Amino acid sequence: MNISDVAKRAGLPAKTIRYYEDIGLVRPLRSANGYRAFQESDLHKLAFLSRARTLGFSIEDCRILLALYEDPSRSSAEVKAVARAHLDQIEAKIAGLVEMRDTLGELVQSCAGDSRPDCPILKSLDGG
Amino acid sequence: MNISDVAKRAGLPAKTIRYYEDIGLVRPLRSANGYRAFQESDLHKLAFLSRARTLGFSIEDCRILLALYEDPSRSSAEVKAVARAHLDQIEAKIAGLVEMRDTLGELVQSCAGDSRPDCPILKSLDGG
DNA sequence: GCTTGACCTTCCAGTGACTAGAACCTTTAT
DNA sequence: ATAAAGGTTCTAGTCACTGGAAGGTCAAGC
Repeated sequence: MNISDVAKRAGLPAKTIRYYEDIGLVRPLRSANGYRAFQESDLHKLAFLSRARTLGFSIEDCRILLALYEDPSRSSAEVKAVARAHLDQIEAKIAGLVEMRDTLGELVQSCAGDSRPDCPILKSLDGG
Repeated sequence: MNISDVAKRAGLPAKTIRYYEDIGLVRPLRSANGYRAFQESDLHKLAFLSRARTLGFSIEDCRILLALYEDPSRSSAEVKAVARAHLDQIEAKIAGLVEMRDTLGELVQSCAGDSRPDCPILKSLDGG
């Protein structure tokens, strides 16, 4: 398989796949012409990565998850620890964003949005 | 005021304040010795920026908000438009994260987290 | 006057995870 | 023969800082 085939099937841009090779997440073989020659196993890995990234795992987490995936002697506890830590980060991020949304939502609500200059949003940013 | 005083009072690291000068958000005067000499108005601006950044506004949004803030002929509608657009982005981000959290939460829930290798998290990343 | 330490300065490089674009090579179809 | 559609590498840009190096300045204490 050439890169654009794998890209389609894994749901990743070709550029991203090249980048993943750069940082050592996949190591496709090369054809005589220098083109990357992807095996089914490479496709598999890339699809795995695509899903892990969709769940918001960092590249470094992905690296760990891939290693665990390929290690038959792993314990599910190791996997769960990585996932739980990431889940906690997501929760924290949501909490921060919700706070932003609530504050900003109130401000937007209270702003007339007309042609006059008076604005509670600016007033709030001004320190009051 | 020297930079560390403003830093304390505005609640921003000195490095960040220098960066804000670099990108033209503030233009403090200079003393004879080359030190930045901040006026009260600079402090005011920096505190404004600090609050806007806390609400998640991008630097470019901050630039716009600052300009509106300093323009007495602004309309509150202009401010509200910027804020509303940002609010929409926050909502979208929250929605994405909540989806991640729900999916990942279920996976973590369903993983035994023991010494055995079987793991629904990896199974899900593997493609189903 | 000298040293010490706490300031201040500039400049360069790195972060994360790509992404755009340039310059060039290979394959396939007409 | 040529043109389009693929492939390759490389550099640089994104965002908003942050760390660190190398060096200048200032105030206090001896």
